[in-house]
Amino acid sequence: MKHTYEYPRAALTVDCVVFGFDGGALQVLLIRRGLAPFKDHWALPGGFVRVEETLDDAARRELQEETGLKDLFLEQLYTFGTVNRDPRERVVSVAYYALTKPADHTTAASTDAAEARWFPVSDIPPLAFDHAEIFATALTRLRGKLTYQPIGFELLPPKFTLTQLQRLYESVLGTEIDKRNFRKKVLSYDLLIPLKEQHREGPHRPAQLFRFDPVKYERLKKKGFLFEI
Amino acid sequence: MKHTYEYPRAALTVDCVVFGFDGGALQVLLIRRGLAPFKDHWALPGGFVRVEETLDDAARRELQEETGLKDLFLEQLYTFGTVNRDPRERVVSVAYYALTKPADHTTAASTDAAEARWFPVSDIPPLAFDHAEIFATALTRLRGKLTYQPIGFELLPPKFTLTQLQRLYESVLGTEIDKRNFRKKVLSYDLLIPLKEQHREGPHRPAQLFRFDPVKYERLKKKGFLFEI
DNA sequence: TTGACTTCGTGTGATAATTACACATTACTT
DNA sequence: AAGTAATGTGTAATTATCACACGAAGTCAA
Repeated sequence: MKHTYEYPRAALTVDCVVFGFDGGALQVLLIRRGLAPFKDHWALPGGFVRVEETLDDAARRELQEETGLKDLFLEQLYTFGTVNRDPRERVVSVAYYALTKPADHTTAASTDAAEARWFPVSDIPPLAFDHAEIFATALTRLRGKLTYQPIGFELLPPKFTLTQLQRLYESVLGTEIDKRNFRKKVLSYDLLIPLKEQHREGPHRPAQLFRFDPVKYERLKKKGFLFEI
Repeated sequence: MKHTYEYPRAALTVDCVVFGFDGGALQVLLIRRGLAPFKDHWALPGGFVRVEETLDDAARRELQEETGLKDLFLEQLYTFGTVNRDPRERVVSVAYYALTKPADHTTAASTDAAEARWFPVSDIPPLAFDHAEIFATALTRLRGKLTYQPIGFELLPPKFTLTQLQRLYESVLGTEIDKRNFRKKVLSYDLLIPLKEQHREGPHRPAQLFRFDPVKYERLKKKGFLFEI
């Protein structure tokens, strides 16, 4: 069935920059393209927006189809619309970035068709289309957001230690942070709830586990509160 | 001439939230629609993206066509893609926000077809489509950006007094700021160049005129500097 | 010319936030 | 029991923020 319009129209796609954190380095999820153009190149997961679905829905659907991931933090990033970004025809892409918790990482590997793989953000392969630019934009956004919004918790398991949280900030921002000052600051907001459990690992003192209190944060956010690190 | 595709496609538009500052209150530029749907309603300037122009180009072109404004600060805001935001068919809109200097305001009035008018942001009429949501998003973005980037200068004439600058911040952010602390802070960055001229107006002491140094700011920005108020 | 009026331009002390920095604690291992 | 490795904690120095008042410079009118 054909669809005809008075004027030519751009095709509309979504592309997703999916970040993960393995405890050591920030990672990004890429898929290997099975079709031309850029066949066998690595690319961001994404695809065409259907005419009866919202942009957010399209991003979530494509993510699930291509990587198996669902129910993750997803936020619109920027819309890329240079004229020749796709060699076939005019394609405008609404880019998203997403954050995954470690439990989801294995799910992402066990996907259907296309090969999907995590790459450390400091060492990614050449990407198809203008995906390198989209990725760079996403990384800049993530770094910016992390300093004033508590989105880091979307990259950690629900129960985490303060050391894990600090490593995350250090990895993403590329800085070293003083342990005592970091703890003083994040605990001062009273948004981390200490659990009865501890994290045992290796021949040393176990660490206190915490969880983030999103309800309390939403209340504070309405009053203009910023989660600054 | 007709254009035919395998799958149905959304139409792609741009919409612009144009801000201005008249010395007293923050203003937004609206146009009155001449055609259905929402005939005679106020709306954001905007229109369809042509298949051979970038999104930024489309936004600038539509702004000039509908309001006569050109060469202004323009930045992508967000892409609005709910399914029924336009009653005719699926339309996805890439929204922009723009900042104008007072000298441009008259130009905006002397436009061609549609009526264009400035409204104080605190008192805007009902808007067509989901333009109220787009406007609200733009205002939130402007307020956020103003506190850490020197975009306020895009709303002032090239030569301005510190009092004008302070009034701008107070109007946009809706707060009162202490004069001495404000001056201390903005001058501490050493990005405002005092001119040999003074601003004379009314029966009182004239005020020192300044201009913003964008070159020096760009240098600092590269090193991670934030213009915080 | 003098006094009234209006906005411009400036400094200091009190309080709060940030930074730099070191060692005892607690578990596991051998 | 001794060794190892990461956890958890406090204080002093520095820096930034906040609150606050008055003389200076111009116009205008009596």
